[in-house]
Amino acid sequence: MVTLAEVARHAGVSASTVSYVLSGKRSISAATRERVENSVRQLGYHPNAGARALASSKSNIIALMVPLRTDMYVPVMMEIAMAVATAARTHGYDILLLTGEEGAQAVRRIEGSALADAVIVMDVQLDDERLPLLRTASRPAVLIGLPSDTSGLSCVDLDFAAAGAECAQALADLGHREIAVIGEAAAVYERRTGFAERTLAGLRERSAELGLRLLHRPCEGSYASVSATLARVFDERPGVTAFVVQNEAATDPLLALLRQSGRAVPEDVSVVAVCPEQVAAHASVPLTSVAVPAQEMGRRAVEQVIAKIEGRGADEEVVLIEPELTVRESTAQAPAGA
Amino acid sequence: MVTLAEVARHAGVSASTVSYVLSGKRSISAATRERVENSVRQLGYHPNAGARALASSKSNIIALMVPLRTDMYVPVMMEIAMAVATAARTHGYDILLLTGEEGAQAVRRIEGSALADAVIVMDVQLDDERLPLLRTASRPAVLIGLPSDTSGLSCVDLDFAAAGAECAQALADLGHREIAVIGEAAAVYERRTGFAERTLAGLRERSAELGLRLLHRPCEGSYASVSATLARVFDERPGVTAFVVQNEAATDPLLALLRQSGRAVPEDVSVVAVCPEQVAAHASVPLTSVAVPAQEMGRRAVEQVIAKIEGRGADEEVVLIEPELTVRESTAQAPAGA
DNA sequence: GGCATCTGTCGAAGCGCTTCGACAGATGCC
DNA sequence: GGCATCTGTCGAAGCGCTTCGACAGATGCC
Repeated sequence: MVTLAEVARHAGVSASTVSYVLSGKRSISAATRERVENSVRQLGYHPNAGARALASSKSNIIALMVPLRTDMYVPVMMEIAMAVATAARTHGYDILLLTGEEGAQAVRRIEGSALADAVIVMDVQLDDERLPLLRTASRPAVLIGLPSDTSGLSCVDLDFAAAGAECAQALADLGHREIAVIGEAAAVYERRTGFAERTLAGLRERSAELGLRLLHRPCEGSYASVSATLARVFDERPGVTAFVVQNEAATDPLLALLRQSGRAVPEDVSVVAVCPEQVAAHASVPLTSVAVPAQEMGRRAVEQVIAKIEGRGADEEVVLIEPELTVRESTAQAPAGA
Repeated sequence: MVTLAEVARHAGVSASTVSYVLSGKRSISAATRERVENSVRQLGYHPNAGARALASSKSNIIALMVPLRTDMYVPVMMEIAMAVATAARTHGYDILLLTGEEGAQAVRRIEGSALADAVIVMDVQLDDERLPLLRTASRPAVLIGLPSDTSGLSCVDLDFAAAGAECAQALADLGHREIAVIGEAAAVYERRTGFAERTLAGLRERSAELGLRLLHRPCEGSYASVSATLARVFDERPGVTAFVVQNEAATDPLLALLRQSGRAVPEDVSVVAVCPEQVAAHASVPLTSVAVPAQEMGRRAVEQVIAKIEGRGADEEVVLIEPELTVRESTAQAPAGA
């Protein structure tokens, strides 16, 4: 492996000069800089990460805690994780992948060993066990998700409450009066996952304001579960003319089952989903939806956490991304008979 | 941050003794060991990762290159990645997440900076541009996937050729003579992704042996794409009584469309898929399938790469996991009329 | 034109570990 | 009982960087 000392010798300068060329922390004459940069290129030099971290107390690594759950529909999570990794690289950072398995323990380990300069936490519960630790941690942390109490924390999330409200509003605007919500798996609520509860709260609030009848049922992504939920819904509320789908895994089964039961979408029943663009656009009936902007969430989280690492940015900052509802083919005016 | 020197002082021993207690590389008396371990616990000591890496030339980090593609169905990839991360932790390693975006560049960077002790590469193409670099790299590499030329490489993969053969065999055993393969997206073949081609090769070979008529069509995961593919298949081969699905995203649309077109599964048409257990088990008709053992693949790759890091294990080792076909409800005897 | 300030570069110290050689004291052997 | 070997511990060097203070030489100012 090529070392900084070898680069220095090759360029005929001192080691510190090479270091300053690389970091830009002191001004260096153009001639010297060029000579050094040439040597770096010629020798194929890469600074040793360990040595750099030790000397500067900065690892240029951001830890990312991803959930290790099977009941969470993974594509959004994966998309966010990839967006985080990509954004981090553009700022010269690498991503250390922590599975949720270690839990709070991992935060302590990362902090103690100085492995990472900061932590980004996904899949945050309203009352997450990791919050106290993150509040007092010596390293910056940013949550992707919104807990109940955000004091002393930085968060990035879609404004799911507003998303829920938008769904209710859009359906009300089309004349729908009875709406059913195909929720997330029961386990997701039991864990008190923020986005699920907030979407629901937004739906309920706006529905109340608009005088809509709302029925909410948790539902897993499997065909069988959607089928059972659907039967129950129509049994309890035969007048339902619209669905809001929270669980993105349920969209395909729902559309298939509606078709099977002789209900046309959107003529007989409207469907609105909260899900990634791709899922909405590629459904058997392209879905009117509020997008979960995975890319933007990942990018914003990285920007925020780097601002904190660099000492810019507030200690406490909540970024709520405005939801955007895109009308596709799954919604229409409520049927006249309803 | 607590340092090793502070632990040493607290325990009344030298720094090197603390180091040897931690690493176990020299024998230490029980009494001293206990005293040191106590101090470590009391002070909440975590070794500084950078210092350790610098002194020992070992980072205890494994880099994982995951694909950054949108045409690959992600759940398997995510499951493998998580399995890798979990397995790595049980061996005391962390995972550095590299997106495919950087490509071969990333391998060079990791190697030069000594950021990771080894690399695990996912989404390998038959003729992958990263292979030459991986062959000559000074650090161990393990591929999850199988390129055409495995010389000088270590690989872990499902034996997709055998998986394809098993699918053909199972359908032949049930009396099916005409089979259609719903393939991966065309782009997947264009990239010459190993698993897609090998599955197909296995299917073709065994079909030829058994005298089956085989029709293969690439297909994207969207409803529209499956619909078009299906129409074409029945147009070109009206006698088809069985499907093999390679693209796991296509399973749900396929089942829905068959149902819609009045074909009962498995009475009129049998369906076999190559996909993760979960997808097969939760489909609207539980699918007879060959599982993609994501967990095992991740675990084996980690074990292999760690063996190499520790100097055990061969330079070149190809682990092909035996496929297992599980019969569920989507297959039956070929209809008599066919 | 002389003194203060800038600019560019260097050398040395230090970051927190691991590891090597040394060695005191205990143990084993004939 | 004396010498060789083991066992357990220590101190020092070194891993490859960053960063601080120093300082020579160039530049600016009245």
